[in-house]
Amino acid sequence: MQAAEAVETIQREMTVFARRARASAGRLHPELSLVSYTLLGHLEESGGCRATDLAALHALDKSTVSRQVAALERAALIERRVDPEDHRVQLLHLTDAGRRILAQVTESRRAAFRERLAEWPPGDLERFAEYLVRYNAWGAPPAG
Amino acid sequence: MQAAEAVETIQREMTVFARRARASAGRLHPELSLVSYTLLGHLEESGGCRATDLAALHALDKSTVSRQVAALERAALIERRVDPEDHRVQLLHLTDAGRRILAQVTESRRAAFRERLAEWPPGDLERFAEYLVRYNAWGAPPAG
DNA sequence: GTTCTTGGTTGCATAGTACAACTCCAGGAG
DNA sequence: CTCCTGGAGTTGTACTATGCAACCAAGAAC
Repeated sequence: MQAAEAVETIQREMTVFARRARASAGRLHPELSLVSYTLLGHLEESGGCRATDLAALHALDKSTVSRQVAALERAALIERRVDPEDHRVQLLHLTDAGRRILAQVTESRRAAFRERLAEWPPGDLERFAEYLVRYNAWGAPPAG
Repeated sequence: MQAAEAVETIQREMTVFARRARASAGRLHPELSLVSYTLLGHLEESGGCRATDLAALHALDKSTVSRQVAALERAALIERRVDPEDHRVQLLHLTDAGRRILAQVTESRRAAFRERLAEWPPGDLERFAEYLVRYNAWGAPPAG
């Protein structure tokens, strides 16, 4: 395979993947859309942050994040705490229920990936992971 | 990197990619959404097919395809020809304009991918392409 | 204090999607 | 032939996700 052809293939396969991901988003875990999942995931990692941070990180409009956050709060998966240092700011935190649901969905997704990748030789898995990281890192804010 | 860790990484990076693709879909090419693009692409490859085939192929409801097709026809990118053998059937074909737009968008996407992958060693490109094909082939209908 | 900036919410519009009910037509049963 | 069945598409309805613009509230700058 030539390098130019490889680029074509990568483009085509990434498109296929994006289309499938879009189509199946929300069907796997009706409780937690892909966006909600990543929002919760970031709250878990960061230990709480502002809605504006989430919007910037995910390239979403703040209104969209506001509504997602409202939905997650209604579902009691997160809670808002007004920042004592700046009363405009709401610091978002996972609730115990949120942590639990996030862990469930993560585990379910993990199982699906494990099954899908079960036949892969370890060396291929490692290289594939490395390539994806490199691919996604392109144009990303450093350490963002 | 251990294999288990590699699976985690693949999962996380695929999620990142899916989220970004979703966010940026339609912003790059306002004229042609990701779904429309793949529909046109399939018409190009297949040389014309039925709306039902497109729906099955992309796991979309036939009503969704019907509206997408209507929009593409309004934009004069495709045309419908009633099948002379079965008057229920509409065979969809690209118009010259459709072929032109599809080629433009493809070229634009190709340029973006080329730029993004410009620094990659050829061997890595080929392996990455191969891995993506293998990944997407999982659970796909044979030769579908 | 007045003005500017920032975090967040809400009103409005749009795209994409699914489900269900419908029409149209082809093909077989009688 | 007529009637039924089934497949291809369309349309009505609803819902979700999203963005933009306008707004409100609270600090910050002057």
